[in-house]
Amino acid sequence: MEARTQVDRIYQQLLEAIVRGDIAPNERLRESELSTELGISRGPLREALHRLESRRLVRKVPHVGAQVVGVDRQELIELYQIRENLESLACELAAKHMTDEALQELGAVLVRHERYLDDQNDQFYIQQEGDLDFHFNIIQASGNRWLISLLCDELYQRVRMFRFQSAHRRGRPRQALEEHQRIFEALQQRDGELASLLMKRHIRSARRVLEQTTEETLL
Amino acid sequence: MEARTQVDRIYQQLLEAIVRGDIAPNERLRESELSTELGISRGPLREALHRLESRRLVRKVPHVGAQVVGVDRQELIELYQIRENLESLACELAAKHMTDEALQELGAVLVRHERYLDDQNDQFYIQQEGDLDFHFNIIQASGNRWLISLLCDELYQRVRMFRFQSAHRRGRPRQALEEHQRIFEALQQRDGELASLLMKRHIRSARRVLEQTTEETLL
DNA sequence: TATCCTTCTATTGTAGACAATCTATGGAAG
DNA sequence: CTTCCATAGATTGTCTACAATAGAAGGATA
Repeated sequence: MEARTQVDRIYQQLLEAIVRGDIAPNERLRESELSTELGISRGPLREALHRLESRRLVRKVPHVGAQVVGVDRQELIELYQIRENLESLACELAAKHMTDEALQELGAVLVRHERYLDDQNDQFYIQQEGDLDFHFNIIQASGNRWLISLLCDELYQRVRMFRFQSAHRRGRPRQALEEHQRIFEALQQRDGELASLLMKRHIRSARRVLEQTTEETLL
Repeated sequence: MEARTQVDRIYQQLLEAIVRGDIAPNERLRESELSTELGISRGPLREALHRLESRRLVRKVPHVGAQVVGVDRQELIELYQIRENLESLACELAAKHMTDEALQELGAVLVRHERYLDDQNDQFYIQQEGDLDFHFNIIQASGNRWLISLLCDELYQRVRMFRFQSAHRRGRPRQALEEHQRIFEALQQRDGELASLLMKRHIRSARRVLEQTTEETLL
C-alpha cells in the first residue's frame, strides 16, 4: 500500500479524511499548519490540495486559501441525476461485455451484502460499502474507461462524503438490495435494455427520497 | 484576461497548446525545459501539470515524467457514448429551466453557425467552434452544476483535441446543423422529452460515423 | 460614534538549491 | 555475441527561504 510519492500518499490521506468527515465541511485548510501536521513540506501538500480541488472536494481562492467544500442537498440531487444516466449506460455496456467471472463476482457481492443486512443491521459503514461495491463492479464491467473514471474517481467520492455527513442509515436498504438483485438477474440474462432501465429506476428512487426529505431531516 | 496566478496562466496556456496540437500527442514534457521556456520556475509548472493530469490531458509516471496523452478512436467513441447520455439529460433539464433570453441566444448561435457554413465553408476552426457553442449553451442552461463542469471542463477539451488531431472537416456539417435546429425547436416548445431524444440521436449519429470510419481515414 | 485610511501580520505564491530515482551507456563475464 | 551489472547523467521529487497579497487591527478624522 506504499504510495510511490508523497503527493499520492498525502492526497489519499486527505481524501479519506474529508470524505469520512474527519475534516469537517467548510473547514479551512492552512498549508503550513497541515504540512507540519503531516510531517512534510508545503510543496507536495500544495500539489495534493490542487488535486483535491480538481476532484471538487476542496475549493481554493487565489491568495486566500483552501477549504473543504460544503454539502447541500441540491448538489446531491444533481449528482443523482447524472448517476441515473451514466450508470444505466454502464449496465447496458456491462450486459454486453461482462465476463462470466465478473458476473459471478457480482453475485457474490450481493450475497455478502445480504448477509451484512441480516447480521449487523445497523453498521452504517459496512452497509454503505456493500451497496457501493455492487455499483462499482458494474461500472468496472462496462469497459468504458471514461465512464469508470468519472463515476468511481469523481462522483462517488462526493456521494460517499454526503452519506457520511448526513450520518443517516439509508432509508430503504432492504428494497435497494432487492432492486440490486433484479438488476443482477437482467445482467445474467444479458438483457442490457432491462438492466439499464432497472438501474435508472433504482437510482431515481433514491433521488426521489432525497427530494422529499426536508433539509432538517437529512442535512 | 489576466489570470490571478501563474499556475492558472500556465495551465490555460498549456491546455490550449495541447488541445490545438501545438504540443503533439505523446510528446514528453520535461519540467526544466518547459519552465525556462515559459519563464517561470518549476513549482508552478508542476502544479499546472498536475492539473492537466487531473483533466486527463497529460499522463504522469512517478519519477519518470509527464507526457501528453495520445489519441485513439476507441476512446473517442467511449466519450461519445457518455455524451449521448449526459447531453440528452442536459436537454431535458434545459427545456425546464431555460430562460427566454437563453433561448433567444441559442437561436442566435444557430443563425451565426448557418452563416459560417455558407460563407466560409471550409474554415475548420470556426465551424467546430460554432458547433460546440450550440452544445455549450444547452449544457449551461441545464443548471446542473456537475453536468456543466463535467461536460465543459473535462469531456469537451478532449473532444476538441481529437478534432484538431484528426484535422478533418466533420463529415456531415449540414445535416448536423439541421439536427441542431430541430433540437432548438423542441426546446422552444419546452418539449424536454423530444429535445432529449433528438440530442441523443444527434450524438449517436456522429458516433456511428466514427465507428464506421477506418483507422487510416480518421487518425 | 462611525468611517476611512494606514500599517501590520498571517498566509499564500514563487524561486532556487538539494536529494532521490530512473534510464542509458559502457564494460566485463559467460 | 549476448547478457548482466555498474556507473554516470539527466530528470523528477522535496525542502527551505523569500516575495507578494489579502485581511485584520488600530488610529485619525469627520
